[in-house]
Amino acid sequence: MAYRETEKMRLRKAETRQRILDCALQLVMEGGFRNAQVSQVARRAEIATGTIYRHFTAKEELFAEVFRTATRREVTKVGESLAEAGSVIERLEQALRQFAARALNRPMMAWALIAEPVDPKVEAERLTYRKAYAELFEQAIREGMNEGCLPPQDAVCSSTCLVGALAESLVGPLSPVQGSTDETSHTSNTETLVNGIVRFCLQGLTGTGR
Amino acid sequence: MAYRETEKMRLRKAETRQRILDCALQLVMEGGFRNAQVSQVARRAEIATGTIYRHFTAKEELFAEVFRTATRREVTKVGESLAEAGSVIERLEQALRQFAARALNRPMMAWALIAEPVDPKVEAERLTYRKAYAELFEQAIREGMNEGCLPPQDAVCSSTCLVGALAESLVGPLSPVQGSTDETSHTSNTETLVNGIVRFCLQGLTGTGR
DNA sequence: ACAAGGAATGAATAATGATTCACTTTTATG
DNA sequence: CATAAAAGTGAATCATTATTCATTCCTTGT
Repeated sequence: MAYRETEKMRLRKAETRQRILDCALQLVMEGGFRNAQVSQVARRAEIATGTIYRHFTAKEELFAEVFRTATRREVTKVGESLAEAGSVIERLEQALRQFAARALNRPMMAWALIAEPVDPKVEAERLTYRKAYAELFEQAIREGMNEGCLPPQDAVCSSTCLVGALAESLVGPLSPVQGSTDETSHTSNTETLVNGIVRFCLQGLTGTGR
Repeated sequence: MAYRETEKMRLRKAETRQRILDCALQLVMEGGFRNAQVSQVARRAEIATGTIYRHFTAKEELFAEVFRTATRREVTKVGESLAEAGSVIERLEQALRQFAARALNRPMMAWALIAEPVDPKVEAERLTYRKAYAELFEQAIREGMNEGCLPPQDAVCSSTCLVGALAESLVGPLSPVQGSTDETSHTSNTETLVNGIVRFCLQGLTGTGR
C-alpha cells in the first residue's frame, strides 16, 4: 500500500467543495440560476470543470445544495424574528418585515429563491423552503391561538397564505425586468408596499382592522 | 402570374394554425410545458415539424400564445364571478372559490399556469396573467371601498396578496409529485382548504372575522 | 395542361451545456 | 526514490431540442 487519505487532504477537499458552493452561490446572486453553468462555477473557483464532479454527482445536486444553504440563512432570520420578545402579533409583524426587507435588499437572490424558473430538483428544494417558512409562521399562529390573541383558524392554511401573499407581492418588485438595474423606481414605494402587505396579512390572521 | 392566395387557402391555414395551438394546449394539459416539444406538437397535429415554423416564428411564440389563451379563459371566468349580482364581498368570495375550484379540477393545467418553471417569454405571460387577475380583484376592492363595505386600503397591494395567497395555497395540492396520480389524498380536504383560503382572504380585506 | 408561386416536409444542422474519461499531477507510504 | 492511490484536468462526447432549408407537393390562373 502507498496512499491513505490523510487529515490534511480531507481538509483540502472540504475546502474545495466549499469553494465550489460559494462560487456557485455568487453566480446565482449575480445572475440567477440561469446564468450559473457548471463551467462558470469551475472558472470562478479556479478548478477544472471535471473537478466539480468529484464533489457533486450532478449539477442539480450542487445547486440543490446551494439553494438549501441560501435558504437556511433566510429561514433562520425569520425564525429569529419570531423568537424575540413581544406579543405574537408583534413578532409576526416583525418576521414579515424581516422577510420583505431582506428580499428587497438582495433582489436577484430573492428572485432566484422565490420565483426564478429552475430545474426540478431545485424546485423541490423550493417547495421545502416555502414549507419551512410556512411552518415557522404556523407555529407562531398556534401560539397566538393558545394565548387567545388570534381567533381559531386553520394554522396550516393561514401560514401558507402568508407566505403566498408575501412572495407574490415581492415578485413584481423583484422581477429582473430585462435591462433595468434601475434603483429609483422602487425605492420610494418600498415602505408603502411592506406596510400594505403587513396590514393585509395581520388582518387575515386576526380579523381585526387597525 | 399564376397563384394568388385564395379565401379557401387562408381558411385552411387558419385551421392548421388553430390545430397547432389546440394540440400544444392538449400536451400542456397532459404533461405541462416541459413535455410539450415542438416535434410532439407536430406529431399530434399530424404535420411536419417545419410546418409549425410557418405559423409561429419560434417555440416560445407558440407557447406564449397557448398560455395566453388558456389564461384568458380562466381570467374571464373569475371576471364573470365578480360581475354577478350580490354584494362585493359575496362576489369576491365567489370569485375566489371559482378560481380554486377550476384549478383543482384541472390540476396539471393549473400547475402549468401557476407554478411550472417555464421559458422567459412564457414567464412574461405569466406575470401578465397574474396581473390580470389582480386587476380584476383590484377593481372589485375599489368598488367595495366606495360602497363602504371594505375599509380604506391599498387596492393594488391587497389584490396582489389575494392572488398570492390563492396561488400558494394551491401549489401544494397541485404539484405533480413524481409518480402519483393519486385522487384520494386530496379529495377530502379540498373543501376545508378552500374555506380556509376564503376566510383568510376576506378577513385580510375586511378586517372582520365571521 | 402548364407554369408560377406558395405550402409542407423532415432529415440535417445548430446550439447549448452537462457529463465523461484518458491522461497528468499530486500525495502518502515503504 | 518507487509505487500505489487519489485528485485534478479539460477537450471531447453525449443528449436534448429547437431551427433551418433543399426538395417535393399543391393551388391557382391562364
